[in-house]
Amino acid sequence: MTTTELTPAQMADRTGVTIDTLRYYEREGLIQNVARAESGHRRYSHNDVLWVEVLRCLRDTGMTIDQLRHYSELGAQGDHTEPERKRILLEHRALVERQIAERQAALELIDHKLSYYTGESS
Amino acid sequence: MTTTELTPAQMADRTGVTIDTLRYYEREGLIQNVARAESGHRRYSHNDVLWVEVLRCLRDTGMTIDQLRHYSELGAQGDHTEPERKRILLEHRALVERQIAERQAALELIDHKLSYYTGESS
DNA sequence: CAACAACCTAGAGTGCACTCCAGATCAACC
DNA sequence: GGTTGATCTGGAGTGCACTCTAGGTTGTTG
Repeated sequence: MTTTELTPAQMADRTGVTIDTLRYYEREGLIQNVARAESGHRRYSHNDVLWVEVLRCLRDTGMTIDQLRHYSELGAQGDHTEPERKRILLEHRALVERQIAERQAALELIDHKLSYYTGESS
Repeated sequence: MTTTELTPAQMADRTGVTIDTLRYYEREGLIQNVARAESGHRRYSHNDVLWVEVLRCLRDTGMTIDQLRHYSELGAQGDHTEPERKRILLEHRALVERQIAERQAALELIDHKLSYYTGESS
């Protein structure tokens, strides 16, 4: 097998996404056109690795499967969908900024509560 | 009704948490010793408001209901649980820091992808 | 005091994102 | 060539955090 083709197990290893989840993402349209060996077994490319990393980045910051499907389908539809994809990324960017602000406020509240405790923690 | 006692609807209004969720939290042991009117209807105190704000802060940053129940029960058990509560807050604080770092990395990836798009967004 | 809103409890239902299962096929090694 | 491990498909199951329902009680307002 060439270095640029990964089996499902290798792909799971590289991306940290389980085989079941990779199949689920494919079924849901988040990963498209995955290559197959003659046997019918999946063969993931380097681009697939990069794409799954993007998916996980967006997913881990709160983008839903529905939204990821939409974004993925736009990518498959060609260059004319770029403005819409840009819009989606900008909107998600704003969400992530809000999440950071929310978490910074949470840190302040936690620190405030911690300031009431003496230093005798284990 | 005095200013320091809130009906369920008023409590939902103040905290942004629905009445159903307030009841759910109480059932799960996240909110304890909620006062009742003679009718049996709940009456929330100012402390309850503050506590629910803490719950939501922790919940919104990824603490599970199980963990929140544990933390709440410790609070009800008295001062000797302070070290454990401090430990929980410190651990959660570390989680929130990781979430912020993860999201800052996400912003970089998003910005990197955005840099490939021209400025013609709607 | 009638009507309508707010509240009560116990328990069932929902939506999301996975995660697992059964039964079959394919690949690799002794 | 037989066993063992990886992969395949379609579909069922899981866990979490709510969210809603049914059937009844309480409170308020004209």
